[in-house]
Amino acid sequence: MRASDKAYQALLEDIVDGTLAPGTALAEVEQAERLGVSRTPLREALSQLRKDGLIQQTRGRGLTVTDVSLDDIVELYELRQPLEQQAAKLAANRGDIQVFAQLAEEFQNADRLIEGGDAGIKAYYNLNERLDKAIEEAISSAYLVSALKSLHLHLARIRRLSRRDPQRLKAAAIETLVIIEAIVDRNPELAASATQVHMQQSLRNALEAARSREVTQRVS
Amino acid sequence: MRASDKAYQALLEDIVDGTLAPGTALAEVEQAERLGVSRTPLREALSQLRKDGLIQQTRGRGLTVTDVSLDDIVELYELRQPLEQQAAKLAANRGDIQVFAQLAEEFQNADRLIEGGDAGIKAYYNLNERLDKAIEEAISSAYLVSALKSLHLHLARIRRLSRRDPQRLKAAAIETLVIIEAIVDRNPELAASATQVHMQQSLRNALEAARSREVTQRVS
DNA sequence: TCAGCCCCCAGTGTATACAAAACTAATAAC
DNA sequence: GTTATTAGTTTTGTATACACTGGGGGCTGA
Repeated sequence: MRASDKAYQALLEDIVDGTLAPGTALAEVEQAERLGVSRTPLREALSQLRKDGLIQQTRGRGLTVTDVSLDDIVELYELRQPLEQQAAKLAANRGDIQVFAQLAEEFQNADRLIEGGDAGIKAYYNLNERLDKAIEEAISSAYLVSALKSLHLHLARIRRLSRRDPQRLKAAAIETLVIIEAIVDRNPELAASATQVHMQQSLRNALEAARSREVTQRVS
Repeated sequence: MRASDKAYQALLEDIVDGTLAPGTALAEVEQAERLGVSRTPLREALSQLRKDGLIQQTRGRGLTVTDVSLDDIVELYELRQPLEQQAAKLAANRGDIQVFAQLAEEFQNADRLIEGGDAGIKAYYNLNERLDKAIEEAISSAYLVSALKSLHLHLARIRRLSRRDPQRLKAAAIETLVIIEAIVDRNPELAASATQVHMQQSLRNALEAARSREVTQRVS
């Protein structure tokens, strides 16, 4: 593995999981030393992350990890909504029915996973990832897939802010199941509508979680 | 201006306008010398272009300019369609009516521009760019704007392949005018529908142009 | 003649040294 | 007291040298 890729992956993880909090300044020498690479590959990683929109040049402080405000969440969903909708439509048109039928079955048992403690939650997230992957494969449009990947990067960051509310997760699982079943039924319109519903609920939840988190932070 | 930015811009232009044709291998030393920068900033530029999807790592030949096949055009429109639709919707919700009313007026006179030779065509393209800019400003969502920008990069490449058919340009101007008027009327649904129509026609035209071009190339 | 292997070299990947720019802070002038 | 200017220091940006890898071509042996 190239040093620049290694640096990129490491920084990406640190930013997504919050180790490098929003606003953190990233000095080149400091990060290079921390990650055990020289400045050259590190700079390449940084420039990638800038393209991803995860870091930005802030006047006076060099590169800093971008912030995630409530407005950002809304704005992100203004991109997410049309992208996922299109993805669902295309998957309904072209997806491998076998694959999605299998996923549907697993989502029917999502409740059990969600109630299964940390390991279960992890398994549930894993299931979601497999769904994303299946959709990406079904789409076949490299451009759309690439846009989705970039989107999911930012979503992962937001998700970390949301508290894990089992009630919400169960509801989300049901919403997702409707989408998958629409795909299995080769019903693009239904898949699109179900996606819109899911997006709406997901946004509402993300905002609530972020708001309550803001309050928590203010109090503590 | 930084050398890496300069290299990026130069390569970007060369790729979009076809100077660097699809499939061209980009050797680092060669390009660095051509552009008058050292390998370090050049590599940064290359890694950006790779993120943009304009160049790719092809096994055995290093980095090459990505190809634009008929399938690619279809796939690109599978991303373009939802993005532009969303953009139009948001612009209809939030856009500065003054700005779009002004643009509408100018688009009403598009015929004159299109018939006005190369200078007129250029002015018409310029007008389109101003529309794109106005929409981007109206949107305010950084994520969507960024996705649109990336999209327009690839579109510019395709547009180069299309022959400039005045008939098609006039039709496109009318389609666009409908979208703008919907924005002025604060009618998101109409803006979305008009955009879908425009996308459909635009895709059809792009495919036809690319197909006839393919034939031309085979014959010559 | 053809297959397989090895060597060489072109080209990429990384480290480091050097140049330039920008921020900080201190001092001086108004 | 405030502001502007400048020197110093830190940090970024660029060039270059070195290391490493992968591929092509040629040579040898069957």
